[in-house]
Order: sequence, then C-alpha cells, then structure tokens
Amino acid sequence: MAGTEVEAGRRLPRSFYDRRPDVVARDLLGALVESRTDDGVVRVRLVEVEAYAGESDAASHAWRGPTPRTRVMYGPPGRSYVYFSYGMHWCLNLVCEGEGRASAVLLRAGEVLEGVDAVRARRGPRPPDRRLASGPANLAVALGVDGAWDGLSVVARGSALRVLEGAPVGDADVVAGPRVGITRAVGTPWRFHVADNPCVSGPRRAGG
DNA sequence: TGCATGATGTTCT
DNA sequence: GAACATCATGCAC
Repeated sequence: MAGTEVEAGRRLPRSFYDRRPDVVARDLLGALVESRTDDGVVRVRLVEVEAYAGESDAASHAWRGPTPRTRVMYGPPGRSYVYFSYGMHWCLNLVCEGEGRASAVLLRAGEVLEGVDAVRARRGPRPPDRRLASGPANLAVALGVDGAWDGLSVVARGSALRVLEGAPVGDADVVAGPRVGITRAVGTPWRFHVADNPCVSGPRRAGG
C-alpha cells in the first residue's frame, strides 16, 4: 500500500550489483535512491525498473560494442550510467556485473518519500504527487541527476547518489513484462514493476 | 481514457 | 541522415 512507512536501511553493497541485470533489477524494487544536492536530500522508493544485458541484448546501447557514451557500462558494477535521450531528457541507470560486461538497470519510476519540496522546485507545480518521479526522465529530474552524474559510484561512502535497502517487495507484488520504448528484443520480459502502484509509468499489466 | 504528435539534439551508420 | 531506453499536450470518443 502507498504511504507505508519505510525505514532507510543500509547502503546496498557493490556485490549486490555484481549479478545478472534482470536479477538486480527485480531486487531493486522497493530499494531507496537518495540524492544530495544544493536543494537538499531527495529520497525515492523504486517501483519500476528495466534490465539491459549489454552486447548480447539488441535493445541495449552497448549492443554494437563499446562507444564513448557506453564506456561506463563496461566498468565496475555499482556506478551510474546517465545518458541523454531524445534531445531533451536525462535517464539514470545502475551498472551491473563485472568489468567487460556492459549490463545495467534503467531506473524508470519511483515514489518520492522525502524532499518533495526540492522535487517540486525542479518539476513545477503541475504534476500530481504520484507523477513526480514517474518515468525515467522524470525520475532523473526529481533526483537532480543530469550528465554530470555519469560514472558516479553509488556504493562509495559519502557519494551524492546512494541506494539504500528498503522493505523487500514479494514475488506476488512483482509484475514482469516487455520493456518500454524499444524496437528490438521486444520479447524479453525485463521490465519489472510493483503491482497496482500509482507511481508506475506506462502499461501496468504484463501481457499488454 | 487513449492515441497521435511535436519538441529537440546526441550518437552512430 | 536516421534512429532514438521520452514527455506533455491536444483532440477524438
């Protein structure tokens, strides 16, 4: 249920990210992403994510091999990969698996638990609360993340961007389905979201 | 409630 | 030069 009080757990360790991206993605549901900027602390509970496997995944930016843009994805796990989308939007990923494997998890939507004022300052007065961090570009804005945050460690002490353990989401509350906004590898069900959560962007059912 | 569309610029062919 | 891991708006129903 929305409004559940979630205690902030400890930072997720680097080993958490050193696994297959689909496993990391599913386990990130319910985790808390925290950013610190001049505007203050913003904390968001993840409710929607997508996994991208790298060179074996035709929908991944790294499908055709390393490029300057995708360099961070080939590095160690537990770092941010931030890219510029459609000439307007920034999107935030977390790098998975060991060096040489370009897998990552796209953070698509969350529920703002703390720092609503800071988020409103960035998003404006129009969106209702449930939409403040709904959609990958909106989530990035809510957290104050842009290209300058690319390659940042989320597992280092004192980082401006951290991921904290949250209340786990049980399998009964996880919906898996096709990823959003892609044209290749559309059959891979690597989008995961919390069932019946109003902050989820896009389709809310698995099959379609 | 749901779909079509314009805004806008980087990346890679 | 085409494609693109998006969003908000406007209009039809």
